[in-house]
Amino acid sequence: MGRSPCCSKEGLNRGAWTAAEDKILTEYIKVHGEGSWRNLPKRAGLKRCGKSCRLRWLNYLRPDIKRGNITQDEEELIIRLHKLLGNRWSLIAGRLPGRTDNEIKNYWNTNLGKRVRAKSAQASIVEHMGKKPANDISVSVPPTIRTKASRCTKVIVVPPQQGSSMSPQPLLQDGYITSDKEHAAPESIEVGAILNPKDGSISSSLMDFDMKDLGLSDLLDFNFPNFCNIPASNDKNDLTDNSISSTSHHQLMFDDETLEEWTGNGCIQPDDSSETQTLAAFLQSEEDWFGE
DNA sequence: AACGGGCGCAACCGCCCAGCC
DNA sequence: TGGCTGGGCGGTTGCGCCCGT
Repeated sequence: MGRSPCCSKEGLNRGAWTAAEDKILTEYIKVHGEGSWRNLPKRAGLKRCGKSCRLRWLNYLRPDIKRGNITQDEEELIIRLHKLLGNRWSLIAGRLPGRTDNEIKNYWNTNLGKRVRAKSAQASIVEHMGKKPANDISVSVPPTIRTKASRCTKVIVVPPQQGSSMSPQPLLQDGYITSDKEHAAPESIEVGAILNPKDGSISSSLMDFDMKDLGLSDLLDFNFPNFCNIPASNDKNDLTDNSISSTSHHQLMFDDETLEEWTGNGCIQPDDSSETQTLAAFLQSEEDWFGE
């Protein structure tokens, strides 16, 4: 049996919102704030379902909504995050200030999805013929990470070893997905090297972070290749400047190798029972490590 | 100018989960 | 502990606009 409807639909307006309804809703929320959606229509004098009011506010009326064309940077970020997260539109939207999950979902369904599928089909044909196009986002798509379950309490960035030719590798570490449990220390993060946001220099001192204060969004913001002095081969614009800029698009994303490493080396287990819940939590954080 | 198909986007639907009692 | 409620989420629908014929 179905559950009871969120509200009686009798006598309620449906369909497109009028300017007058928008005004009433906006004014009401300005005064009383968000929440109590079920009672809001009655109190505000709207003939709308509470859920409808909530949706209208979140997707359209909120003052911080950014409307207009999705930029190239945003598009690239959406593609990469979708690669990582799948259809977790709210999480993806959380990384795009001013964008709503609905907008991103629509944009994906009408633009990116088609394009990626088309490229995918093209790539599979080319691959079938023994060639593989370079720098194609649709090629070697790693398994989607489902953002549930597993904890991720630590991130360790191993500092470059003196005299070592090895590139330093960022490691996600926690009780479930670490490959080096000996270093595990709950609720903390050890960073063996600290990046100076101003000059890009790296210090080797150890530092603990409280993971409550550090989100994966920060990790997403953290340019590992830059940090690790890994040359960015894919993006000609990338890493010509060591500074960490809040407006620079490359700081918003991992490079493909990092993504694949995370998804391919067991650090992050796609479709595992112990999924990356923390990843989801991380992505919701808007705190910025570098205090942008 | 009229018509029809395609597209984009706002809105709706139904399920799920967390919190509260 | 279980039921109820509020709120969030992803999928789907439907309407209006645009463009080609």
